[in-house]
Amino acid sequence: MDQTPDIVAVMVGVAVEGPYSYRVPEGMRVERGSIVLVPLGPRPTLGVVWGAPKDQFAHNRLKDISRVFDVPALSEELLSLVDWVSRYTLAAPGMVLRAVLRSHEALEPVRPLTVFRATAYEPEKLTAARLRVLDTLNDGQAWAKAALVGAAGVSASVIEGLEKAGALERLEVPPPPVVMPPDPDTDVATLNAEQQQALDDIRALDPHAFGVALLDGVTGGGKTEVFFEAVADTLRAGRQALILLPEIALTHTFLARFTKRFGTKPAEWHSDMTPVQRGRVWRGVLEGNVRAVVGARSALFLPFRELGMLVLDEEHDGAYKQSDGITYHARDMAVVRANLAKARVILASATPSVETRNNANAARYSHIMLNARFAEAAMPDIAAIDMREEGPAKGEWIAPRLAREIFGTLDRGEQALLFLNRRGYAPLTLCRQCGHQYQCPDCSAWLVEHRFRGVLACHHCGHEQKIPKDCGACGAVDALVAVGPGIERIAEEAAARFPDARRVILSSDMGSNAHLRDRFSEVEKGDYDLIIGTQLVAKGHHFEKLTLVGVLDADLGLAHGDPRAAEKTFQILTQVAGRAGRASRAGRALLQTYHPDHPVMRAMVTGDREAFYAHELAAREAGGMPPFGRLAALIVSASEHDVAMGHAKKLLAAAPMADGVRLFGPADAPVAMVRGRHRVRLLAQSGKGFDLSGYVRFWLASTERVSGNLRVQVDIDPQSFM
DNA sequence: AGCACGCCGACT
DNA sequence: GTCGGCGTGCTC
Repeated sequence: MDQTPDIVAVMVGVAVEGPYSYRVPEGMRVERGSIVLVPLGPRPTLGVVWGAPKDQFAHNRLKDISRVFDVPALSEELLSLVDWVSRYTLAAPGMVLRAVLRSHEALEPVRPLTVFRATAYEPEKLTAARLRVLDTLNDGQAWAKAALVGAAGVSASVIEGLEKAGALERLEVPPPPVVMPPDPDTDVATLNAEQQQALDDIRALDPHAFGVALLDGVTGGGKTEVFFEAVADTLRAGRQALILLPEIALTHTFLARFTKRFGTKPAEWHSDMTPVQRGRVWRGVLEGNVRAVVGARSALFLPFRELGMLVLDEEHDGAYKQSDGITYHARDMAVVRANLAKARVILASATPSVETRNNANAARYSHIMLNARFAEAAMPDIAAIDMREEGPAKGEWIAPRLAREIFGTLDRGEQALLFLNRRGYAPLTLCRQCGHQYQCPDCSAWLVEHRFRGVLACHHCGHEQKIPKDCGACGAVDALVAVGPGIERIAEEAAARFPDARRVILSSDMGSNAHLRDRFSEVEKGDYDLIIGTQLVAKGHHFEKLTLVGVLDADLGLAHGDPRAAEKTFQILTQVAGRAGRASRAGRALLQTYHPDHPVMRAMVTGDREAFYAHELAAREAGGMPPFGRLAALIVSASEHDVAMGHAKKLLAAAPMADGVRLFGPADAPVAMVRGRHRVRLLAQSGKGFDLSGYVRFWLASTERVSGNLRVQVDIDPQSFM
């Protein structure tokens, strides 16, 4: 568009199917990618100029663009990403655009900073306070008022007086950038031979073309050092870098490592930031002042204009899948964005997803292995405890063999970890008299007892009630019993059996992030002997003295009929077992299981992860499951079960015939009711080469619009069947 | 996504 | 008689 046309298409940040047309008022200049404010119905709405208008909306009904923001236009690459994600996930493009326009603050003019500088003029009246101010300003620098007040120890009126007298002058300067530019040469890592080889392999990918590398290596194998060097290359080449982490909450260690390597803090992007911080980072990314971002999955939609490298650490992590609002998998969309931006992607993991492994096997991704543990320690020795043969006594959860190992570990003055991925005290409370089971009123799920907090809680909707004394159904007194273990119950058993050990529970509901951080650093210092933890402990912490890991229920993840159950179980077990023996001490992990012959357990025990991937890939291929086939789920929900089921059946009947598409369901979702809504699922499965998104779009377009409280959600590439 | 418009229950 | 519940439909 060299010549500004008088009518343009504007994608508005609301759930509409396509761009709307607006008039460009006299004298306004816009181009594709310009961020604008337009009137939409009764209110002004953010939008982006998409190009030439494509519909024939009546000219006399067109409205004017109200305002163009004075920021660079969004890149062609980002606009294409919005279209792509919208087409793939079936989210309205305006909704995807909303994920881009996340910061309204970023668009307003940057407020200049007012600073004061000494002039050559010396005032006639020189009080002590005035002298202190002038003395402070002797450094020749300009000072902000607040800083000057603090440094000189005077009140603001002294500064105003000096200004009036002509001894100070006021200047408006641009505020300093949110973060200083990272210096790729600050603390260049000394890589070992294997790491250097890995870096060379990444460097072998054309830096100006799309390419993906799987950086595959055990925890502690030094993946971070390698991808930091790749990020440094990108920065040296004048392009921006984005590092995505699955969870930002507990990553201060990661930020510290970045700071050490690049001499300055990275720009962060996550949900805990204030709107002002967000705005400054967003604007900095768009204007190119911010060169590197460390963020959660939503950082994928930041307005980079020169993106050259995306790193996804722990690429297999389920947290990369977003399912509220638009449903997308950040790993897959990162690969798409890199493709559009002609950038490189590094997927880093010790337990890559089966999808990524398959792409590496097929040489679509370059597969870079880091085998050695950085600090000479070996992977732990892993053994299974067959719970059918040598399970614990009734009412206990720690098997005798595991208990013996714990005693031995404690005797040697080393740390042991008991892992159970289940929060609370007990997953079920029931009445011994009448058999009543405590259920959530709004979800089809048991209420989990949290004895520590004194409540029964639903893990699906947050419903809580006080732990009752008497049965709510039959009124029996003292008849309620806790069934099954949660982490608090394991802690109770540990207290009884290992009374002399210094114990700590690490679970997300044991306190604030800050509180947890303190506990983690105490564990690192060796203040505890026995750590009892959930999922939380599996992630990236270095516990030097930890030599024994006991997994109390290794089968937990295998229970549901979930297509990824084996993969997820393998990943969490590998991660948690990897906590043992990270320094120079040998580690040991014991897995309590009822299925010692399951391929996951066998792979764990023999340490043969290749066998696991081979088995899992073969099973997926045989079943036409991802990555060898595609899946799309339709979740129909309503406040009445029959309404949801009835509509799902109508949908199934209306499904178009297509070669190679198989439909399953409708069936109640495993958690059939959540927050008072009954959920019924339909599943479409197709071959890999088939456009399943297009099929589902065509399917839904051919059915009548849902009304009432019915809802149909589409989940392309569903990760779990919950 | 908002937000207004519109038609059925408990109250100042 | 009204206030307000949220179902429905529209926004260039």
